[in-house]
Amino acid sequence: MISESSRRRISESTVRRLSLYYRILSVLEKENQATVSSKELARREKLTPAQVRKDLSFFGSFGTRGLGYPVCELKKRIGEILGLNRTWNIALIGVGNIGSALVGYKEFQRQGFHIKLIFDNDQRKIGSNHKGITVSDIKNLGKELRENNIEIVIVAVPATVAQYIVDDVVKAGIKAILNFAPINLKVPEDVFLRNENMSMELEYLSFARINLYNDLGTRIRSIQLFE
Amino acid sequence: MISESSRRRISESTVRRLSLYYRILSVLEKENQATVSSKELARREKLTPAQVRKDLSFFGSFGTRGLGYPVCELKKRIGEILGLNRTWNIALIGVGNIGSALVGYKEFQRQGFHIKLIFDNDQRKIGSNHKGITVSDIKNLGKELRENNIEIVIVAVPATVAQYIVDDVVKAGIKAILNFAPINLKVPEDVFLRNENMSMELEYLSFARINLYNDLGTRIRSIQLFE
DNA sequence: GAATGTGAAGGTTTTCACAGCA
DNA sequence: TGCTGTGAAAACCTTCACATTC
Repeated sequence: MISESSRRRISESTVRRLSLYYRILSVLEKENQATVSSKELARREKLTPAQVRKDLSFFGSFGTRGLGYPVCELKKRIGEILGLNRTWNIALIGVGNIGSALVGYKEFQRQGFHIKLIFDNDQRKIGSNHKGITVSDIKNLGKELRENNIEIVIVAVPATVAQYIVDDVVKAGIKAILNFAPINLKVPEDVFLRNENMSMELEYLSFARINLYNDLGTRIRSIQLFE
Repeated sequence: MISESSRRRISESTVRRLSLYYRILSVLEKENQATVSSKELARREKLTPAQVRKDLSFFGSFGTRGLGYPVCELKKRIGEILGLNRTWNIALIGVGNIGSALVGYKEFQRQGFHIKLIFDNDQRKIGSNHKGITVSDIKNLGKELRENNIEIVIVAVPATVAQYIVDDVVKAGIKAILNFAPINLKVPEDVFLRNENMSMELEYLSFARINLYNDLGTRIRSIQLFE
């Protein structure tokens, strides 16, 4: 699936930028723009045109010299690379503050991330309905994950129990986990774990305000790198 | 405030890792551990000991050779560097799914990020109460931000209106914004803008599952870098 | 003319390796 | 002995610059 350019290592930053390109391309597609240049993509993301071209070149030659990239086709290709051209069955564990927000997060659905199961351990929540999904008892985790072909699990439980939950998730054979608990989880080598640390960006802003505000000369490069 | 090591440029990754160290140190402090080695910190974060030492060395010499770093003191110093040794007055705009989740997010409070004001444009929400805070009308944004000494604004509104909101926020003199809307916002040079893109991590997992699952040889370096 | 695709150059970040200190 | 602090080396990522193609 990495294709053409014969197994070059793709850096994490490149993948993250693909997400950004995909979002822009979705907008351009809606605006019925047929093509887009690396220059234009770069302008919108505050990157350099060379960066955009290099990123895309890892996956093949999608553009036309003199013209640019075909919007729809490029969007489709990046979608394939990122796995957004399909539906992912997702289970959410924990319907507290954050969990409930995620159930209703439209961006997930739009990208094919389909929350199919919800779990909690609170008897008051089990059996209740969230956006059409009935909350299951965490006790049945393994069984339900397998029966529903869940491929990705989102963990939104308190930090104190996150490790136990993740252990069970791993036991059920899940290989991709997105964790919202502010804690470092241990998983086996072959499980992909990503963490969404919502404090981190605030901490960065706080750092920036203190250290960089009246001192733009040493303003950290790429403070906006991923936006 | 950058101090000692005479104005070396601090990279974004270093700052992000400081957040991680801070979290670990908080745990160690609670466990009454007096010192910690770079090796131990590295093990917990899946980094190298050299990386940890280099990161810390940018800000001074906190450790003792042969012994390691004093947990409490190091935590305090990193807290100072990140600006967590104080309270930040924060305003939240938008109490939809995500906004409501953020109001109750304990991690923010624990780190001194104090949500003091909440705004919305929905008449049904204005005047209602969220965790003890009354939702204000977005019309009074500028005035209220100034009167309450707000320093950081969190934007959690639909993508379609995010740019207008941010324009008003900037007009009110705010210099630090955290954006949850899945869209690229324009702000002046001197305003710090960070984006929390919750789909991005899921997209990364999706990418990883497709491209790296049966192919660990080319597994992307540092897939766990920030967690 | 306009814009891609890409080796090579340049810059940044990470890791190594070891001197120096408790 | 154990572990920090740090120049130097290695690895990695970004930008340059230009041949190439439409």
